[in-house]
This record gives sequence, C-alpha cells and structure tokens, in this order.
Amino acid sequence: MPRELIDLLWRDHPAAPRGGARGPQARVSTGAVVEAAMRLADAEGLPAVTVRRLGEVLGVSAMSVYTHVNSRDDLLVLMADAAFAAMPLPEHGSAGWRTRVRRVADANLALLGERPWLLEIDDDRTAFGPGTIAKYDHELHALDDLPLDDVARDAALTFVLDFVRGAARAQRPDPRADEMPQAWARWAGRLAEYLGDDHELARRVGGAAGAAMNAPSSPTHAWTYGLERVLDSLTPPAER
Amino acid sequence: MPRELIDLLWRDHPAAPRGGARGPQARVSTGAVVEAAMRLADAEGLPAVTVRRLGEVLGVSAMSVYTHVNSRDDLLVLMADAAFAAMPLPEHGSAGWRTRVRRVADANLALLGERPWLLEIDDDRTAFGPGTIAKYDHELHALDDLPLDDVARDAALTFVLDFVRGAARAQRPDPRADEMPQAWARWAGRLAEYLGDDHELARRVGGAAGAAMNAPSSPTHAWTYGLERVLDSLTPPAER
DNA sequence: ATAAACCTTGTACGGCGTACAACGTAAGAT
DNA sequence: ATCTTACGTTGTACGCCGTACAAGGTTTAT
Repeated sequence: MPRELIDLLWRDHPAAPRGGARGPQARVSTGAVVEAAMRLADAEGLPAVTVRRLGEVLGVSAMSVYTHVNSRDDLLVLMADAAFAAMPLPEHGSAGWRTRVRRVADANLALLGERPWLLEIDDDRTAFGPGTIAKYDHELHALDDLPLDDVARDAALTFVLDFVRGAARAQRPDPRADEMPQAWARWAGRLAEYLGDDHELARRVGGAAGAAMNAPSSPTHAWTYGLERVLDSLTPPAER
Repeated sequence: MPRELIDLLWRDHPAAPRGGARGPQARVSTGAVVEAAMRLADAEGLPAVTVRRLGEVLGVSAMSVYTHVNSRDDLLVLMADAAFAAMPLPEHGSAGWRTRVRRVADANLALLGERPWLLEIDDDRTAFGPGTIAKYDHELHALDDLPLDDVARDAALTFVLDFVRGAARAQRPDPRADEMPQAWARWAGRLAEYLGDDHELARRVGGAAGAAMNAPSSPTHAWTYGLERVLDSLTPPAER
C-alpha cells in the first residue's frame, strides 16, 4: 500500500504527499486514472470499469493501474468523491430554506441521472473525501434557517438525500429494457392466469402506476409531488 | 431456457407447468436451490452465493444448478420474491392508517435488518413474483383510509418504502467495520491537516452525527423520528 | 560509480458465470 | 420387451475478473 486512500482522495491538496522524485516519471497519474474510469462508467456503466480495460484506455498495462490506485474498491471511492467534487455548489443567497432544499434535491437528482453508477457505489470511506465533505457542508447550510440541532440536521439532510436516491433509482433506465417487451409478451398471459381474481387492488394500482410510468410527464409529477411531501415534513411546527 | 422465470416464480401455483415425467427424478428442486441460496446469503452475504458453492451445499455439480434456475440473475429474483413471500402479512384490522403504515414500515425494516442482501438485489422482474405481489397488495391496503387515487397511492407506498430502505442501508453493518478503527487511527491526523479550518459546519455536524451513531439508543431515535415525519407528510390536508 | 527508490510489465493463481457435449435414466410408444 | 424420446447430471473448457509476485528498466541521491 504505497499511498493511503485518504492521501489519494486529497491528492490535489498542497499538504498531500507528493511521490518521491526518484524513478521514472509516471506515465499516468491517479487523477488521470479516476477520470478515465469515470468516462468509462458514464459511457458503459460500472461493470465496464475493469482494471484491464482501464489499462487499455490509458495505454498502460493492467498492473500499472495499481501503482496509482491501490485497488478497484479504492478506485470506486475516488470516482464517487470526484463526482461529488464536480457538482456546482451555488451560494444559497437569501433564498428561504424551502427553495434551498429544493435546489439541493434537484441538483442531486440531476447528478444521479447523469451518473447512475453512483447508486452502485456504497462505501463509507467516501465520506472522507474532499468533494464529499464540501458537498456535505454546502447541503447542511441549506438547512440554516431551520431550528435543528446538529444531530437532527444531519438526519434531515439524510432524509432528503435518501428520498432523492429512491427517485433516482426509480428513474434509472433498466438495463434489461430491450428484452422486457418480448418477455412481457410471453409472460402477460401466464401472469393473468396465475393471478386470477386475487389481489385486485394490487392489479389495479400496479396497472395505473405502470401506465403513469410510461406517460411522458409522469416522473416529473411523482418527483415534485414527493418532494413537496418531504419539504412539508421538514417544516417546523411553528410554521404550520 | 427450459422453464421461464415467471413459471419458476409461481412454481407453487397449481397452474404452474410441472416438469415432464420422463427422465430421472431431479435430485433437487428449484425451491431447494432457492432455500439453500437464502441460507447462504443469510450466513455469509450475497457474494457467497455462487453457483459452484450452491452445488456443493446441495450435493450436486455446479452445472446441475442451472437445470433448476436458468441463471444466477434469475436466482436472485427468486430469492428476493421468496423473502417477501416469507413476510407475515397480518390483517390491518380496525387500526387507523397511521398505525397501519407504521406497522408496514416496521416490518420492512425488520426484513431488511434480517436479510440485508435484499438491498443488493435490484431487478424489476421481482415485481412479477407471487410474494412480491401479495406484499404489494397488503401494503397498499394500509393506505385504504387515505384519500388517494391509484397513482398517488402507489407513490405514497413507494415513498414510505424508500424511506425504510434508506434507514436499513444506514443501519447495515459495514463489512469493513473491523479495519476501520486502524484506518481511522492512521487517517485522523492527516484528515485534520487537510481540513484545517474549512467546512466548520460539516466538521461539527458530522462529528455529532458520528457520535450519535455510536450511541446505543440512537438508531432507534433517528428511525422513529424520521418515520413520524413520513407519516406527517402523508396526512391529508383535511386532518391537519 | 553505486545505491536506493520508483514505475512498468508479464506471468500466474484462484475465482467467477456459463456454453457445450457426452452420458445415464426413466417413462411413453410400439 | 424393445425402442425412442425427454430429461437430469456431469466434466471440461472458455473468457472474464482482481490482483500477488518477481523481474527489469529508469531516474535521482549519495
């Protein structure tokens, strides 16, 4: 383990350990590896991010990647933090907490829409990265005007971000989308037979929800509706 | 593809296609494979569920597993549906919607606490399984007393279940838990150096949240508090 | 000139999911 | 009673994966 993950996360910080001057100059840098990995994930999804493939893209052997990144698991942490670091963190200005939180939620939904592979990275060590911390700080400040102690403030932000995560998961395109029409054609009849008259409510609501899902304007509706519910739930008793 | 996933999901239904009578009697059944896989996942996590390992546990060759299950991806769907099917679905009785929804949330949190590997299975085809459909129907009925149309009812349930999912994710034990103390010992100093005086709010709130996380009573607190917020958000305007 | 530190590389190991073909077995057809 | 057909089981093999290891090359510090 030549350089610790925490130092790789903070590799752009002045106090980060530079590589010793000896030996040949590195052909690629940690940053370059992370960027290439993100391009790959953006284009083909996280499973396409393999060490061999990365080496190929970078014009370097597979094992050389490990000089800059320690392990694939570490790489995923670096990717997630870099994705957060790339988020714009616009000043909250004089907007009230409701608009602030709405903006935070929108920004996170946009991020997860552009980089759905973030939903597949679930490593607590991401919390130590500069991008993640800066984002966390910024988003906590969206709640400045609410009467929350520190623990409740963290809980409230988590609450909002978990909602966003759920919405992003629902909106994410199914990788099996192309096969589903045929599968459905084969399955619809059988499923109807199995279901018979049971679960009438589930059949009706599921059908309605499915139809709404395919309607063009619907995801927006479910999102805005749900988000307003989230905002309502944050409203302090005094304002109700 | 000898038998379709949908038929395997409904394998206990009277109308499900039985295997033809010819040939030797199968040494294991689809149900047995799924049960073994669930035991394995319960004991050692989802990555331990490999085809070779399953064959070993079942006393059968690896390839023989494919006679009963088509593919590993299909197996995961069967496991998830079986887990839902095993949930108790107690009558809602005369309880009001608030208690009903609370019970639904509690039951789901308990399920995801017992079988955290469910969080790692994300396949839309699970929705066609009998266990999943029965659960869906039951949980929709928890919202009977609320003035919601079909689409909104589905959205409301998703809202609740996504909240539960987020809570379960947070409570899930980190598989890296044993290494973290040492890593933290190595990292704490460096991180403090990197952070300096920046992000004061994040440092304070993160510290408080982290401390609360380690306190014994806290997960319960965050859960009940958040759940009440969710319930509040479902309250129709007329009742406010 | 020598030594130390560093990057790069090829090979190899043990895992994974699963395609394929050979073989055995039991029931239906004759 | 024999043959045929459908099915279950198995071993082998392919192409992936992450990565341990050791050898070799390159640069700077001594």
